[in-house]
This record gives sequence, C-alpha cells and structure tokens, in this order.
Amino acid sequence: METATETRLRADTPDGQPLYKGVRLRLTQSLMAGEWRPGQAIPSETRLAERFGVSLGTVRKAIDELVAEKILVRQQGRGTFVATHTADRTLFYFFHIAGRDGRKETPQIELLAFIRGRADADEAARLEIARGERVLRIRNLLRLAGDPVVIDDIVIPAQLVPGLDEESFGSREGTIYGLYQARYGINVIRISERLSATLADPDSTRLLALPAATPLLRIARVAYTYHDRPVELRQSLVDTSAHEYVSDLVKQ
Amino acid sequence: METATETRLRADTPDGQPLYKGVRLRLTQSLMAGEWRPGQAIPSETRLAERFGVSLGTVRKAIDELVAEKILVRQQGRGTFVATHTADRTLFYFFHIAGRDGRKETPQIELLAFIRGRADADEAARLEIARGERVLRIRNLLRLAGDPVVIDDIVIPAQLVPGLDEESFGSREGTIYGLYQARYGINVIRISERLSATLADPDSTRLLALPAATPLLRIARVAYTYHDRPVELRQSLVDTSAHEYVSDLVKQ
DNA sequence: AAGTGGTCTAGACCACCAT
DNA sequence: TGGTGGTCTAGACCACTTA
Repeated sequence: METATETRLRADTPDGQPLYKGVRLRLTQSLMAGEWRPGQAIPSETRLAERFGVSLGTVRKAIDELVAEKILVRQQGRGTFVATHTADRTLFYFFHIAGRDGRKETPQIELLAFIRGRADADEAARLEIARGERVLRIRNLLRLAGDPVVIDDIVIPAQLVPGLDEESFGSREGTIYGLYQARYGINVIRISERLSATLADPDSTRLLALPAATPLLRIARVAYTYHDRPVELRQSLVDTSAHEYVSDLVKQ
Repeated sequence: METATETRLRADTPDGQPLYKGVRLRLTQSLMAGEWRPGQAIPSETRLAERFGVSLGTVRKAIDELVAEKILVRQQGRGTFVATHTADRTLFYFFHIAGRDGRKETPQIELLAFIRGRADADEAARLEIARGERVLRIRNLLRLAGDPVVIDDIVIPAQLVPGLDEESFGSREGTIYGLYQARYGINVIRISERLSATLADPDSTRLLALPAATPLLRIARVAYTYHDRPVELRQSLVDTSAHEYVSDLVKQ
C-alpha cells in the first residue's frame, strides 16, 4: 500500500540520463560545493542510497566511475574518501619524468619567478577566459638528485587564486595542486599534455647547465577540474639526457 | 531439493580470487586460444553465465574489465565483440601524433627496410627472450599529408611471426597490429612508451628532409599482448615542427 | 518478435577495519 | 561488535538491433 507513487521505477531521469549518472552528478556537485573536503570520507554507500532514494547498486555504479577517474578513493572497511593531492599521488599521476631505469623520485622545486600579467590570445583560448584577464606567471626549476632537469612555466588565472602571492606560494606545504585544492577548493582531476622536441634557448641552457643547442623535451599541459574546466597551463622543458617521459596508457 | 552441492555460494575461488576474476581469466584464455576471433561476437552474457555457472552480474563484471581495457567492445542490441586492429582503432589508441590543431590523420606508410637479425642484450631483455634469438627488423617512413614526419624502427621476435617476409608484410591489408592479429593471432592490447628529445642524425635528416641538427622526438615503445607479454619493440623518431605527441591520460 | 546489452532493485554474505 | 566496502545472486524492465 504505497502512496500515489505508482509510477514504476524508471531507468531514466527526466533528461533521458541513467539514474546513476544523476547520482554521479549530485556527488560531484557536493564535491565542488565543498560538502566533503579532500581527505575526508563521504557518507557510506547505504546512507547515500537513502539520501538519493536509489538502490545501493546504483550508488555503487556512480562511485565506481568517480573512483576510476581518481576523484574518490575506496578503502574497504573504512569508507570512501575524497582524493587529495599528496606528494605520492602527484608523483604517480601528474609527474611523468622518470630515470632511464624507470624509477621516479620527488623533484626538489626552486621558485625562480612569480609575476602578475595578462593572458595573451592563445592563453585565454586555452584557459577559456577573456583575453587580457589577469594571470599569475610562475617559473620553477625542478631538480632530481640535485641536478636541474625541468623548467616549469605555469600560468593560472589570478581570479581563481585570490590573495595568492609569492610569499604564500613559496611557503606552501606539499604540491602546487595540493595548494589549489586546500586553499581554493580547486581540485585538479585530469591533465592533457602535448609533447614536442625543441632546442634549448640561452635561458634554458643556463638554468639547466647544458651545452649550447641541447635538444629538450617540451611539454604543454592543461590541467582540468570538474566538468572539464581548465584551470592551469604549464610548459615544461625537460633535459632528457638522463631522464624520460613515461606514457603508460591504460593500466597505470 | 538440490544435489549434495550444499556448499553455499562462495565469493572466492580456491585461490582466494573473486569469482568474476576467474570468469575474466577463462574469457581471456578463450580469446588467446582463438575460440572467438577478432571482430566476432562472443556468446551472450546469459549464455556465458550458464556456461560458467555464475550469475549474469558476475559475467558482466568480468566483461566490464575487458571492455575497459579495450579487449572487448559492447554494442547494445547486437552483442559483445572481440576488438580488432582496424585503421580507426589504431589511429585512436596506438598512434599519438597529431597536428598542432589537434587533428589526427592516417599516415601513409613506406617500407624502407626488412632485415633478419638477432636480438642484442637490451632488446632481449625488453622482449623477454634470449639474447641472440632471431628477430625481424623493419624500418618504415610515415608521411602525413604527404610530408615525411616519422621514422619507425620495429623489432619483433621472428619466432612469433613464422613465414613473414618482406613480400607478405608489404602487401598486408590494414595495420601492422592488424597483421599480427589476423595472421598470427597475436593481439596487441597495450603499449608502454618512453619519450625523449634527441638530435637528428644524418640518416634521419635525409629521410625526413630536415635541416641538420633538428631536434626530434624519440619514442621507445613496447607492445604487449595478454598477460603483459611483450611482443614488439618500436622506436619512432618524430619531426615535431608541425606535429605533436598527444598524451591524454584518463578519459580518452 | 526475439535476442542482446543497459539499468535498477533487493537482499544476502564476506572481508576488512575500527572500537 | 558494528560499520564499511566487496562480491554474488535473482529477477525485472528498458533500449536497441535484427530479422
């Protein structure tokens, strides 16, 4: 004897999407809104099923997708947690430079420049902002085992990180994406990279202590948050004489 | 009133693995044995559930994994098919060079050399074969829009492709991985690549019609079949003056 | 109309973790 | 001991393709 809700269980939401896609959307919306902070547990699957009025299996299917995209992390017996940008995770998923032997190590980062500027046409297009909008330009030198190996040039819309200055940027604990996440709630969940070979310019040869005209690996990265919103550009120049870029698609 | 099989449904197989992992293994074994050929449909989920004596959901979970790894392809209403190395799939999953505008096009391939030789220590280690074993060495020139862009040097154990000669290799229809698959039942399902920057040597400058000392992108690839067995080495030298290597981890 | 994969449910038990 | 995720089942209906 139920109420008038005799409309049978329907596979589709009003907009023709499967139910679990709707649950997934509501989960990411709660994540974006900061209802559950990075490192915290989200409610149990049972509780979420009650909250959304769906079965446990449907909640699990939604969470399955977010886990596959490394937005959530399951831990049997403990709960499901919002992924954090720890040093380990960054090294594993967002840093692709390894030694010839395949080993990765955490780079030491030296801040070379922290400048305010405005987006040029190309940057504006790739960041999906207006040309001329204020941006921060950050240059880092990355050392591996003490040797300078990578020059990073980062561009981020100033609007996304209000109040960020050289002092607070330099004194952050943890990774840069960790800073975006902890201080501004910006969660980088995906990156796209394009690679090419280039010759080191005088600046690079000096910073990386190279002979003139050394070939370098150039990586142009765009970092995205939820719903494929771009939040950061980054160009890396890599001395690949002792290191390589590792691309292990599928089955990381 | 069942038979003595009153042992309750158990989550684990004797070796402590979940049931669906066992189903997955039996599926890949059938694939390796050639029970279902590339392009063909595997039995329906209902039929497989009966055959393996498990529930439909368990079969689905096993197939889910193989679909995620692009070993199988589902088509609603039609069936589940063994993935084939068509030109389209190769272009999408195994060819990462695109124009600056992000567009990919199918390369024209010119066979430059087809030589028999023996594996050196490094090749043997990476192919997991004995040093000195017979290999085929193949060199290809890849053109995009008519311009030479990539030099491919391929090494494959001769034992894996008995009877393959320059004539039959050159007259193949479709892709190289398609040839391995169709003629030898070797299904390349995953590749691992390491990238570095290097200077073009005289050979490369000539073949790619470049100025001397142009920086090139060097890609060292290992191709794997089921159970992570390496089957092919490939070095690509890429002129990145008009093209780039695209690395879109997650959400391809 | 029949067969396929896709979604959703409800319920059971297991493995693991914290207390 | 209680709560969490992990696995497995059985059954229903939907969406799509093919004949």
